[in-house]
Amino acid sequence: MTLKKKSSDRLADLFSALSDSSRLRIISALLKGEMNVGELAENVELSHSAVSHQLRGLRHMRLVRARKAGREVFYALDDDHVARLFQLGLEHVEHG
Amino acid sequence: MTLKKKSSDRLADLFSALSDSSRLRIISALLKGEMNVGELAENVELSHSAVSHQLRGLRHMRLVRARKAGREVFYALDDDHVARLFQLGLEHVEHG
DNA sequence: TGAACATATGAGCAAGTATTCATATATTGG
DNA sequence: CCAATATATGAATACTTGCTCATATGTTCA
Repeated sequence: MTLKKKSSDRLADLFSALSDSSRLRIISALLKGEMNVGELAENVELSHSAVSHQLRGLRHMRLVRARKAGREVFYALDDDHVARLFQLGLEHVEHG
Repeated sequence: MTLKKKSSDRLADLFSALSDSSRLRIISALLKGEMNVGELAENVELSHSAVSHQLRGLRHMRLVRARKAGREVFYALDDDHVARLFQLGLEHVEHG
């Protein structure tokens, strides 16, 4: 068998996490460093609620991590792979 | 602005193409070289029709290319980036 | 303490997607 | 030319997903 079912499922989940314009813009914003939910919402021009929902998914996939500071929560990319996937994908679409 | 809307949309399309287990298994099969539709269907354990539908999308995204030989059509990965994204993603899920 | 603020969450809906089934198109050998 | 074979496609359907709206939880400071 070519690729184990379980691996292909997990891989699909990973790429699914990157398969939405809003989430990519969130990730893009986080490439520069951590940012709280409100700032992210402004940055990607989305409601706080929508951003929070998306962050939940990204957190669950361990693509971002959260750091709580008072009543704010700062998010950051959790993993080097994310940034590399993002970059590689961007190369493909930009001069592909 | 963090990432241009158009870029994030195109990037999302790219990752969407990789966001499905069946398509990933097709791509995985093609890593070894070209293969016709029937062989692919066997390999990924999917109906010929389903494979054909998926190939259509992958073709449209220029992730695979088709070569017609008689009544068969052989598919191959169209781009080095695809294989690299696949590999990088796999590293992430396998020992992440 | 309580009002204001930051974030999270659940329900519900509109839009998108992967598959199946039926059928169409194209190619080959007899 | 006809039957068999390989692939493609359209419609229908079940499932998923991203957003909004309303509300909940948690935190600070006056």
